[in-house]
Amino acid sequence: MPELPEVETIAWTLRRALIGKTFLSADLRWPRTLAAPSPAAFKKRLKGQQITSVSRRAKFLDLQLSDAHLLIHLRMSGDLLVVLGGYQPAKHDRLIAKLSEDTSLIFSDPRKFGRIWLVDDPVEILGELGPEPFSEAFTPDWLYSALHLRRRQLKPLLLDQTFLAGLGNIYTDEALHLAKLHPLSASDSVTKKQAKGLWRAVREVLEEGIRHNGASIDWVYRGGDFQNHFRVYGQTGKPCPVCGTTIERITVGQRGTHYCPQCQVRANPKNPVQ
DNA sequence: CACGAGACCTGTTCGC
DNA sequence: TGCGAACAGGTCTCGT
Repeated sequence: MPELPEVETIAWTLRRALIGKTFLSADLRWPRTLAAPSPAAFKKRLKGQQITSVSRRAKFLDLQLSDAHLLIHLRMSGDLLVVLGGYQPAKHDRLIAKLSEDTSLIFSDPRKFGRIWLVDDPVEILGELGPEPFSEAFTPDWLYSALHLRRRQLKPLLLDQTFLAGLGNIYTDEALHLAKLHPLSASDSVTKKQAKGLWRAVREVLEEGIRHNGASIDWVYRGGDFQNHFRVYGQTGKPCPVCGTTIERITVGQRGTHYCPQCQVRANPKNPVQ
């Protein structure tokens, strides 16, 4: 479910609900959810730790504890909820943690792709990530250079978290459309002007997503309404909001990819046409 | 290095 | 109605 705006929204919610609370116990109902350490070590170490801050890096949630970091990646279908008072476990609950003040933190994840780590130093897990789109490190010049350091299709490159942190399938399609760039264009074919446009588009679609509290699709994530503002994602067969041309869907890197064949013209020195 | 395919999983929707 | 195929917001690993 979650890309940067959704995780940011969840971090905001957790921050208000969890800071200051202390872990009392943990019920791990699908052991593979825990990436590290072992379940026994996890339960032992978590107990008694107080949550001091909640932040987001890429699509990871980082709960800083008294003496460790609890990192959570929701992957495709994970969700976190905070419940007050008694709680009856539900079908897709993978971890139920009891906290002080009669609070429970529940990690629910139908597809079981989500992962949780309890580590000393977040860098162990987050070390290889690319820059945050809202950081000062992410500039038009950096993007232009980075695009030209490789020769890859734009969409898979933007999805690569070691290149740039936080974009997923929705926001990548939206950003490429806003920047009028074709998902299959070679990264090193992008001009300085186009790189600046892409830089702006990435920030714009992410800001828009955050402003709408993320996108809610299907049964998984609720709360946001950015799904009502998609320009191309999931809009196959509908008119492009810019030019009216029918939005098409292709597969790129095994991901459904939505774009406007009129606005987003492919630029690739090897195959200049189309 | 870049890319495609397969894995990991369950649930929903599509197409015949 | 039924039933298999296709698809889903992510990432990892392996083979070419």
